[in-house]
Amino acid sequence: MGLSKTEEFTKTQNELAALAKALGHPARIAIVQYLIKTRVCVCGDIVDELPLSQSTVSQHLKELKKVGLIKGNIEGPSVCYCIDEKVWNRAKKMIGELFEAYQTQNCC
Amino acid sequence: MGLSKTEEFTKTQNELAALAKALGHPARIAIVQYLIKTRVCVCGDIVDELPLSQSTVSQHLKELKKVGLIKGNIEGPSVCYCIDEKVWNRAKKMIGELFEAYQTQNCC
DNA sequence: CTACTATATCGTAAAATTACGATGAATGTT
DNA sequence: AACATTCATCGTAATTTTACGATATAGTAG
Repeated sequence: MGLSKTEEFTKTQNELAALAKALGHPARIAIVQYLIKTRVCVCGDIVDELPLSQSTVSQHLKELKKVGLIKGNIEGPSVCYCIDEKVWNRAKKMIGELFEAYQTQNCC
Repeated sequence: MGLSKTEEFTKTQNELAALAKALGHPARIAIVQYLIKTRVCVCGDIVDELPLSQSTVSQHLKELKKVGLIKGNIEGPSVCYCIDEKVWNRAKKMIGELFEAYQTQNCC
């Protein structure tokens, strides 16, 4: 079916999954790494940096914007993208908590 | 195409993306949360816990096993799943570093 | 050995993802 | 006004994902 039954899971589970999913592609990892590294963040620079076409990069940017991890401000003819601090920190906290929750347990 | 051009990205980018992708579904978040919470970890219990069919749960377990986040040990007729500490900690470190790398920057 | 239980795998269908070129919209330049 | 630049969106194709029922496999019990 290809459709996840999101209604059946908790809000937290869905939010965590959405954030992880947004980062679940090497191009999108590359984009956030690039945005973190460079202070400047014009869309065209990202396109130059990635081995993908302009339209594909635009699509990946849209995915990241959808979950709020990045935001874009129009600056004349171009668009300045950057990490959205609030959402980034929220994701950091949520994902961090998920990983912290695990304590070594000698299971099977 | 639906095929990511993994060859074009760094090993780290691909590994991070694969880990994030594995966690990019609410059912798989629910599975790891459940494995963390309960000391016991029989597959059937996970199926009972989730609003999905046995075969679908098995598929999700396979995805998590593929990236190594969990491992399954055969115990008689059933299978005991649990977090793989090594991979879990590696993922925690890698994802943690990605999030730590960002420092507040007054961009656009 | 037969029957039962637990899990994986197969087959399949619907939907989503990834990717690209082409087109469109908005802004800036000449 | 005409044109170039920047980016988003549309149309489209291949592939992957999600999901389920049915079937296969392996172990346990009787």
